[in-house]
Amino acid sequence: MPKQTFFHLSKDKQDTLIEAAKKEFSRVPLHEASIANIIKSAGIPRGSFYQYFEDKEDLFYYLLNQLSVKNHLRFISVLQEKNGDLFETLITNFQFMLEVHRDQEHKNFFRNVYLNMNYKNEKTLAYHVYEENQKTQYFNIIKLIDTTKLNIHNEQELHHVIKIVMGITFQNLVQLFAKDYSDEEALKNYLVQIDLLKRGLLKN
Amino acid sequence: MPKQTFFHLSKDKQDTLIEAAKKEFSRVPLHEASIANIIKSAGIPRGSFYQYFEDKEDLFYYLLNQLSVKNHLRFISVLQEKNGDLFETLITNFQFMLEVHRDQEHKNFFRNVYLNMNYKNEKTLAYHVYEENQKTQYFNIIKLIDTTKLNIHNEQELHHVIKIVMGITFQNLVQLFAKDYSDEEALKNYLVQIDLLKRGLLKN
DNA sequence: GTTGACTTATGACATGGTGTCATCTATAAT
DNA sequence: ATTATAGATGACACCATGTCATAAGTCAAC
Repeated sequence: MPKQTFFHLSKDKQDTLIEAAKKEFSRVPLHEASIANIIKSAGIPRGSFYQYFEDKEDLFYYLLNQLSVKNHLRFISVLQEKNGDLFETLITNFQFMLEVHRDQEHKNFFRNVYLNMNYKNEKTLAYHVYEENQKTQYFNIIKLIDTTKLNIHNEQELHHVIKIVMGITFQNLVQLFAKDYSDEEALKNYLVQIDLLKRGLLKN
Repeated sequence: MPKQTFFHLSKDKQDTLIEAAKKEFSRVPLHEASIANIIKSAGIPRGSFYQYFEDKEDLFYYLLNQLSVKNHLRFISVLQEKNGDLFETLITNFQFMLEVHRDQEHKNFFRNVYLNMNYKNEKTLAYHVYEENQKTQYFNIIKLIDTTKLNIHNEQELHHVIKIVMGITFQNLVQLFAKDYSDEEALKNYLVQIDLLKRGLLKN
């Protein structure tokens, strides 16, 4: 998290900094991004940067977290609309993500995130969904899921189901960027995989 | 790939370098690793390093590829033993991986790989070979799978099935390191997820 | 309105990392 | 012996990070 000093800044200055960061992290992935570029773009001296943030990662994950909170809220709202149908929600959400990427800078930012999707990134993106440390958030979601349609026997298995579908969703987003799929191709692949998950991989 | 000059070195000197690299990449993940440490440990001057490799990444992916070739061969051999049963093969292979990690340096190396499992890492691990050979190797595996037990209608779907199970397998290996699971816990989780995949997530 | 305590701003700098290049050395070929 | 070709070497230019001494601002209390 940014240091307190950052939050004492005017909303304006905060936004300028966040914008500068987003610009740099859209240009190149985290490990190639340079603080020099961010401060030049934001027009602040180097020392100030370290008044506000621990380091580059601190700023990056603050930004990534902010963006995924939006996703999380949308996910919950779609889940409610769809009356707890997990699969419908996933698909609608996937389509939303494709739409959001119409903005080029946004798209480049997420390309850099997904093509360097390590554990910490995934955790930040999915934190509000299945990380157990945030019990309340987690229960907010599972309470909404209509489990009567799911082929599970206990809450433990529901947890695994969520891990599986989130994993496959991330994987498809990575493929979207890695293979440079069109929205249609990406959605088609996702639908096939979700369908396979629903009906099972084993012939019965 | 390393430059030709590297392959002109004596097997001994090659091994010394590879060992030094493995040591450094076991200590810290790729982006924190320093060439200075590798050359100090291998006892070669800085200039020589750049005679042999393009850069740090070049060496890292050469090493990672070497290690995953072993995995790949084992996977194929298990698949044959199990008469093409994909799920049995996955589970046996998962157990093998847990065993391999008994060696501490090996384990640390793979911890650093899996906790920073980006697209390029996964691609290197999953295909075990450089670009040119991918297709051949891939068909080698496909041919061995007994598809009569799988709930699929065409080769396209088989392709998706493989993506799904590989994705879930990687995800479980990441969790193993991230959550510091015991071998038993990790295996238990993996078995539950594979079982869910087999029988399908939707109640029928 | 002066003092003092605390917070914030600033940029020069120490440190450490990367990749290059001019130069030296070894080996092979004629 | 001479020349060409490949390999070895470490000093160096360049760039990035994080720190720190110092300056500047804020605010409450007297």
